[in-house]
Amino acid sequence: MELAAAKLKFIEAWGKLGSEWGINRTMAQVHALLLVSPEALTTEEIMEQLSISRGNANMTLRDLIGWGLIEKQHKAGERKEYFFADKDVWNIARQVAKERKKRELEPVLKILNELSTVNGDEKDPEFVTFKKSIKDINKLAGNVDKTLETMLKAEESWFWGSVLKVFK
Amino acid sequence: MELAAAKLKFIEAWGKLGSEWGINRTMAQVHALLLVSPEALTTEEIMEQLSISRGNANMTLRDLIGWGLIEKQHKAGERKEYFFADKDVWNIARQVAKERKKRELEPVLKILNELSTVNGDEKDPEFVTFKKSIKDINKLAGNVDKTLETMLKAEESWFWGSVLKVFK
DNA sequence: ATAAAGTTTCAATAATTTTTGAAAGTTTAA
DNA sequence: TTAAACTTTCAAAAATTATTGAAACTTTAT
Repeated sequence: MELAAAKLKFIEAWGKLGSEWGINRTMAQVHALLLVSPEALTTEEIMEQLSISRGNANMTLRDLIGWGLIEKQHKAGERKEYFFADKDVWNIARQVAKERKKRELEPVLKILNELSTVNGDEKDPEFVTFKKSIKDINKLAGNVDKTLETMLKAEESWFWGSVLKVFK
Repeated sequence: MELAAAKLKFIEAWGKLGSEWGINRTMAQVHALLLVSPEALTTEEIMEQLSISRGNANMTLRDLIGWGLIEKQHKAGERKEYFFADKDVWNIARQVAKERKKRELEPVLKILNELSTVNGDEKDPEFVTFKKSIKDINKLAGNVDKTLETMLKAEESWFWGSVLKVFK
């Protein structure tokens, strides 16, 4: 396979994966493009390579910066802004984990904790079932949270070394 | 908080979480409803409690069965079909992991492996960067895949015991 | 065979999400 | 201060995704 075709295929696959996981397809594609670009790119170049509008490119780039996945770069003597992606895949994974934990897991944990305080009749099967399910989900979510917490602090080699060693 | 209010809040929160993770909101809500219901419910009851149409209920229930999260139940002497959810949260987590691995991770791994075979000029930074990124992502995805594989086979207590012990 | 009870399908509609593009805003250099 | 270069905003349009509802279909009992 040729490089140009491979790049397109990667961008498409990354975009699809993103959309399946609740990440805007264009955002995933812009990230993919920057991931495989040795040099920082301008908004113009991104617009052109992905055939997207200026507005879309601008918003998407802002979002990616908000996720901590890309950064602006200013080249000496140039007006234009350049964008480049952190190429360290472990940093990327941690950054995504960190943001989704904060934006999605934590709010749900908060609600689950509130829901744990519900009171009712211990003889009512509706009540008993509700409480049990909430308790179990809460416990699982807590374990996921703790694991992510560890992942955020860990070095890649240490993390996978430990996890995979346990599982051999 | 009262049970009725708590149930609504749980269904809403579960629906939101689902939609953030690429799962149809209604599907997550129906699942939530069945999770906290001690008895199996009919399509009618689900339609009514969630204010959704018959068609939507039917499709959603079919999807949930496809995901292995709920089952049909037939009560003796009754024509109606009843639906109930597996209440074991670890089974649920494994089932979701299993399906998403199959539907999303595996296709991406296949593409990444194809993309690893790309050939080009080792002096071309475009080529070198592409190859490196693909290789790194491939490795990470492989580790995720192996960990999920282990999770699918594991008992809950063993899995979290091992993972959290490593991280203490 | 018929009809009642229940289930499934799917084209049309609605809701949501994403994208556009042009206008407004900002920065820099002369 | 002006104007060119560039960036940002956001209302409107487009695209996508989810939902409805009525007709078709299936099953069961009589």
